[in-house]
Amino acid sequence: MEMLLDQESRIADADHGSIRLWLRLLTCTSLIEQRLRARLRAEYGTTLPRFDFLAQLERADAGLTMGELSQRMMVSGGNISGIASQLEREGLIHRAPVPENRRTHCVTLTEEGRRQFRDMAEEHERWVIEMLGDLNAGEVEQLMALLGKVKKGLVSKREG
Amino acid sequence: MEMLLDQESRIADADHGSIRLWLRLLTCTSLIEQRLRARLRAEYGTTLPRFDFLAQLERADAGLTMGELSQRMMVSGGNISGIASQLEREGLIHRAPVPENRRTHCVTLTEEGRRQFRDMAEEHERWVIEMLGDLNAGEVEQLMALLGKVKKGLVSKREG
DNA sequence: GCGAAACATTTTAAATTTAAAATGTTAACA
DNA sequence: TGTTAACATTTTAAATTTAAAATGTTTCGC
Repeated sequence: MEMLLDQESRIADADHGSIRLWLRLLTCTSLIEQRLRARLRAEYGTTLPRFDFLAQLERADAGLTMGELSQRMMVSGGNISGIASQLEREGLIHRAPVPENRRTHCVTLTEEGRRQFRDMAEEHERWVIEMLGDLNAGEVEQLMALLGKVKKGLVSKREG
Repeated sequence: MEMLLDQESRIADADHGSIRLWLRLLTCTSLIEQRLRARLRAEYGTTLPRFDFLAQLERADAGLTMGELSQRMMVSGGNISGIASQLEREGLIHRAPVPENRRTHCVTLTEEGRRQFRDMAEEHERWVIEMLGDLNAGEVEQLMALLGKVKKGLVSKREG
């Protein structure tokens, strides 16, 4: 039974509970992210941001603008531009100007994009379910509620 | 009261609770990470990985090898190499060969590194405490326990 | 001892990420 | 109307990240 070292190994005795919680949150997220990244790469030759991009689009029947994708994926706009160029070149998405507002572009999934995404999404869901499989439904609910409170607090502090 | 959009906006009605939990975890971590990153940049002109690097060292009186830093920070070895070169150039850390094993290098904080880190760490702790301030001590404990279970499950599935 | 395998680190190349500047568009308002 | 400010996106440049190859070291079996 050997010790596992991770972000939390930097905790000092004097550290506040909030620091411990933050590092544990970071450790859990990093572990899951690394594994999803590795599997998407190994099984589908793609990356997490590309998958996330398609996932956001799949839920938006009317498509999304670049700015909406940037906000929802919580990354910078330039980042979205780059991923969109790739996916468009590969025929997985379509980028069209919007008549009413020539500043914005509307991004939608192509049929091929939707098909490829659905294939991956099914497996992706299984991976996540397996990774979180040690929690029962009640524990998942509790975590959702507590993290909901964390999120609400963060958002409320965003601007004044 | 306007809607906030984030990673969770990609959730579908049919999605499993685990997916919802994963996306909420990711949203919380991203929010905190972004803010810490922005503040470290604005107030100290440094980055999160540089801060994390120093934080790991501060807890290790005898110093750490590059490999240990890589494991604890949960990033690739090449990454550690690059950050170490910067910090060494700036005189915040010291990298010394280990007599017994010429493959390894032992990294320690310099006095200046320790001083600079302690300055930042004090503020960093305040930021985190404020960001998680909506939780009371009991809720922090609950979250720690539930995330502890998540982490344990993930680690147990690592190999085998 | 010898050679092969494992190990620790660095280097490399490609991809990703971000902040900031640049471009073009729309809105506000005097 | 005309000027200015705000907006949406793209581009740029610098920094970060990763996987994989390269380098040098140690270990282990024979």
